[in-house]
Amino acid sequence: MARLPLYLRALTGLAERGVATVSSEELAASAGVNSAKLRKDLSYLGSYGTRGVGYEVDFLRHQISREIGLTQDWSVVIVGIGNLGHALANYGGFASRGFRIAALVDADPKRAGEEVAGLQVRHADELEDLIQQLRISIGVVATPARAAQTVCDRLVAAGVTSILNFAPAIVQVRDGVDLRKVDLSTELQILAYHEQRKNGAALALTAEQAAELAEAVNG
Amino acid sequence: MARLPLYLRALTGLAERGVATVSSEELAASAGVNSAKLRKDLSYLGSYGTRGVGYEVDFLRHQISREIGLTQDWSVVIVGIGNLGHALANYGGFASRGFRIAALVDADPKRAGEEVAGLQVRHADELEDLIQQLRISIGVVATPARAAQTVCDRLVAAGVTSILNFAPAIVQVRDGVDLRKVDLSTELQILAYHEQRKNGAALALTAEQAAELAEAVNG
DNA sequence: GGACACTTGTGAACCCGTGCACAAAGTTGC
DNA sequence: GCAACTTTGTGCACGGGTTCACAAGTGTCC
Repeated sequence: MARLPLYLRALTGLAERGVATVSSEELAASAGVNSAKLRKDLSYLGSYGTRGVGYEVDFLRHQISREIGLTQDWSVVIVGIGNLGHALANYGGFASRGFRIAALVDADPKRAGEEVAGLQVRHADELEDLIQQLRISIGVVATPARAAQTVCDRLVAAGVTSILNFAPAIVQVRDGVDLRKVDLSTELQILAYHEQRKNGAALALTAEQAAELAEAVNG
Repeated sequence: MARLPLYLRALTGLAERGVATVSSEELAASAGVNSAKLRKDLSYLGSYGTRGVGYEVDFLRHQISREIGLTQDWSVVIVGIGNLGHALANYGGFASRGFRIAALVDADPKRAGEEVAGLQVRHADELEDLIQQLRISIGVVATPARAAQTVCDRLVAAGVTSILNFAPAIVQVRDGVDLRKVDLSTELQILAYHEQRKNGAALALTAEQAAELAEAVNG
């Protein structure tokens, strides 16, 4: 269930504030969902609540962690150490949630050897070896679009069974491999779509107008 | 509709390969969706196809662009110029799709004045002024979680009506403001969840094992 | 010009996630 | 121990999105 991480984050916040038990109503509010939905989600894991009282924060945290697989460490390889790969490698949120950035790989030989986030960047040729030696099961693709399919194929062939794809490309993987996609431009385009509907493009600019304003403000 | 950018990307790929017309079946395949779904989506825009033939690639591209609002430029402010903000500012995919990074803002006075992606980083105090002067309607939040709500409130108060939030926090905005969220850790956690189900945690490691392997390979 | 092959556009069934509402269960106070 | 209150867990209905299947329209070939 895709909302479990959300609940976990809300619970962690409550735990830090010293809250011992929480009702579905309260927890739902801090996670931004409907309370009935939350109860239905939690009941799917088992009956971990107490009627008349609510849920014990620490206990529920542990149950969700176990369900998600957070009680184990997962090794991750990041392929493509451009701007985005860089940011991902340095992103602190991964390590604290059981994800270990085990390897960084780039196709550019000039990048190989460079140190990023305390790890040496390896050349793409070593990809398969690294996956096997480090027992990596999750791959993050931050390459240009044209390389994405090839990279995914190689990851899958080497044994990776979960891929998070940031490249703006449609990639196909065989059954049994999980593929999730995050497309930054698409997210903005969806916003722009709604924006246009809202105020009849009152805030949209021509390229010339935008450039002019930028000139005036930034000099 | 959230799939229009997807179709647009597929169409652009076809256009580059010199394809003039395409059937719903083919286009659906390259976008990774069902052909009936695609036809229904496109029929929502109007009857732009020809029975017995298919859709004219260039014409359809233009129609979708117009629908999404890509024929206009949108000014964007990025708040929080850490690793992620840096990567977003340098990400080439925005400019080519009608999004103009108009301003970069950070709360750290030491960052102000620094040049990132050809733009001077401004201090957070200037946020409201920049939004008005540059007529910014879209905000990207790449701050730490604890600052996210405050930043969003200020963006909305200054007139921003669409927000893309990368901070791992639940933020509330008033009605009429569009808010989309991208949570990198959550994406990985969902993958880990499925991963755990698949192979009974065969590939999961304890933190010790992972550290040991890392030592052997990188050390 | 007519038969045939192809493709769109859409009505209708279906599926799944969501939210309401309530019974079951537990707690508190007396 | 009993009544009143609180909260969970879930049956059920609703609605939006997805898919099937097919009629209607278009081009092609002879």
